[in-house]
Amino acid sequence: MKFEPVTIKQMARDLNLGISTVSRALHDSHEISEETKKRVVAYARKLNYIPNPIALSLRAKRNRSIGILISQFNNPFCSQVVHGMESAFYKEGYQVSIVQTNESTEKEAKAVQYLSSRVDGLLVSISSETKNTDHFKDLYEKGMPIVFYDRVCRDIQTHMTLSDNYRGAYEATRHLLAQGCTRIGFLGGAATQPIVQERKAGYITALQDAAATIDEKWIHYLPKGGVHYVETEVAMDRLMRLPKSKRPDGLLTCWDKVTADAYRYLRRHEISMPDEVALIGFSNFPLTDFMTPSLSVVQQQSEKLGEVAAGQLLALLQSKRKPARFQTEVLMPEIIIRESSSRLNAGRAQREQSKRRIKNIKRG
Amino acid sequence: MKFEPVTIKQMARDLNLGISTVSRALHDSHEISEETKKRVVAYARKLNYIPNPIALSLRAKRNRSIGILISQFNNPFCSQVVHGMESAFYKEGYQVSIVQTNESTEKEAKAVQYLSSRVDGLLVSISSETKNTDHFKDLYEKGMPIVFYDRVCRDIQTHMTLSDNYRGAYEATRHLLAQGCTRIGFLGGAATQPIVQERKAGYITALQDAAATIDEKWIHYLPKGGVHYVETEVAMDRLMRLPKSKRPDGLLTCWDKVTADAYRYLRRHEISMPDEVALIGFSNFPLTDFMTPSLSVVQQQSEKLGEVAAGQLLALLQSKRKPARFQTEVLMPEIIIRESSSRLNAGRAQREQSKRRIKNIKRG
DNA sequence: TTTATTTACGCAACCGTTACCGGAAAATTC
DNA sequence: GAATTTTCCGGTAACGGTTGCGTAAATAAA
Repeated sequence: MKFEPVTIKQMARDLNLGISTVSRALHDSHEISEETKKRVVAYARKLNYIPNPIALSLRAKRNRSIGILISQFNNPFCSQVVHGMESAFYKEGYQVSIVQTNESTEKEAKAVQYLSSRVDGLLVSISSETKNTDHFKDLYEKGMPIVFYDRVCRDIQTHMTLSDNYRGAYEATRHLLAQGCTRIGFLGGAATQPIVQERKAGYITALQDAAATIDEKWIHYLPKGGVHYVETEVAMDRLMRLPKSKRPDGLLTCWDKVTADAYRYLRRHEISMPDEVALIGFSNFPLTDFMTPSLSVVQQQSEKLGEVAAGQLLALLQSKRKPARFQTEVLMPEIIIRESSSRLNAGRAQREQSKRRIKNIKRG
Repeated sequence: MKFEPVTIKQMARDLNLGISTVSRALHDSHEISEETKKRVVAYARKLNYIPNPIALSLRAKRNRSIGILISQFNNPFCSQVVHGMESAFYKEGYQVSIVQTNESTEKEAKAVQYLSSRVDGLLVSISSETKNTDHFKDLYEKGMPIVFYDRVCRDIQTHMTLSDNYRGAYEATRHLLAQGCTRIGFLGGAATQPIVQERKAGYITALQDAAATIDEKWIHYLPKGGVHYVETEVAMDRLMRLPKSKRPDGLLTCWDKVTADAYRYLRRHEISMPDEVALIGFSNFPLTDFMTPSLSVVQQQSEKLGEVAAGQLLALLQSKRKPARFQTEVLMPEIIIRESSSRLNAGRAQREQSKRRIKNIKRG
């Protein structure tokens, strides 16, 4: 089966007209008589002619579409971000083409190659596996507008938008300390990810500031970023099998899936939250407020993040040349405290969501 | 900022060679001397040459990529389906380009136009708003391979893959009846959607088979498909404000978001599940097992559905002409009974997930 | 040495579209 | 009626890449 679209050439033959005449007629050029225009437009409408976007792109070197590189759809954070980007671009008449990288560098490189020349710009969150970013560098040096979001690439001088991972983790850790936790564990994604490093830094600094114990045994990375439950399970086993006096009584998890899986682990093993372990984690999952215990989360401003990044890319698309200065937008995540980490106030059941919103920061 | 890629023409000039020579050298043609090949390949590698996929497509009329039309990402069912499709196509070396329609016919039409000529085939779940499907018909008649999934289009003779909505709803309703519910309500999406009609049919038949009461007051559609909480809220208000003796004591909801929002409504209004209202709904949300009460769901085989639909499209892509017979694959959803609908067994808390898996059916 | 064959490369057409240029016919001016 | 302008339309070259064909030089066969 093969798609055989109507072409201008075909219509020109049918109507006994020149190719350029048909083209101009469709563009309502003043050089074409009203009568011919009507004839052409009517015929095109009848045949449901759609101009071939491929040919248009080739000629105009402009695609009016942008590409989004996303790690995985079935991550609510990602889908929310994309939603924000989508609506921003739709307003401007751009089409959006989304490609999953599934945390694989190979897929990422292929996706970049696929999208190059098909889109006018790229919104990228680099995959957790990626170490070498040459595929982005090359493209960027040849003039492809690229904006990084969430998982940014520091090697490349361009706009970027990300969450304040450091402060999110810092505040979450402070919260756990305030609840009386003395042994606070940390579950990150892949150790190589800058995003995880930032969160860890926030966690460490909060502990240092409070002169609390820091123990490497409480800190675990997940080699594959925690895509599968088993990764989190292994890490949790190692934490929970420590002797009772050395076992964490608080836990900060650093990715949607890991947070959910840590929660799942604790429930499965009937380790009570928040009494045995107070849990708070980065998560944009919906419905966390209806779980029992309801889940405390560090929730990123996902849609906003998407919108801001989209704005940055639009700016790049419109600017004649590479700007001299680039912006890094930093959004503060919301810390939503719920039952899973509330040890102090007896009224745990009262489901009050104390949201803390801290002013966003903008670095130059 | 504008992307200026390396072209074959450019390289030919630089190397003092003909364009076709460079092209053939890159394709390792036997017509080119080893020495020249080496020179060309080395230079291309140095400049990081990527063949322009647009030009390739235009010439070959083949894109090695397929398009997926999806309603919304932030619907776990959708993202799971796409995941299934993605992996199937990746194996075959196809790139996948995903476009959201956000339940808007206008966006849908634009997306179709955007993707036509850019992709070799289309996987489509039509938007809930769409009534006129001419944009698909035209394309299909011109030879574009299209496979429908989930929300199918009966006007067009092609392969399709969907869940057995009828039986899913039938079994779920039977379950509610078995729990002793006598007044069972139904919350659908948009009334126009065939998918909703099928689910309603299953619901009605189950009630008829059990000689249970059917009351139009218990049946509500959501004009915009329940995208926003308020839609579900209004419908739930109308159900719950009925006099106690006429108020539903069981409820079947028919879309992920609606299920979640109905659950949210009941929790907010402190209407106990399953005692006052036994709730079961179509949903592929994760973590529903950890909510309190845990949520009974009709869960579609989303990834499988994606894989099957992908297989059908691949078959179309490979077949020379439009096949004489088309397949409709029907997947049976899993009915997962949890606390929110378990009135009988006292051990509600025991979180036993009685999964019922019924053999899939294949219609010719 | 002449002819046939192979090697190694360039030219040009094509994919669908637009834009520049050129030109015939019609309309207008003198 | 001739000159000029206007109206209306067609040919052609690009965009970047592939491919059939032609061809000069080098080599092999006669």
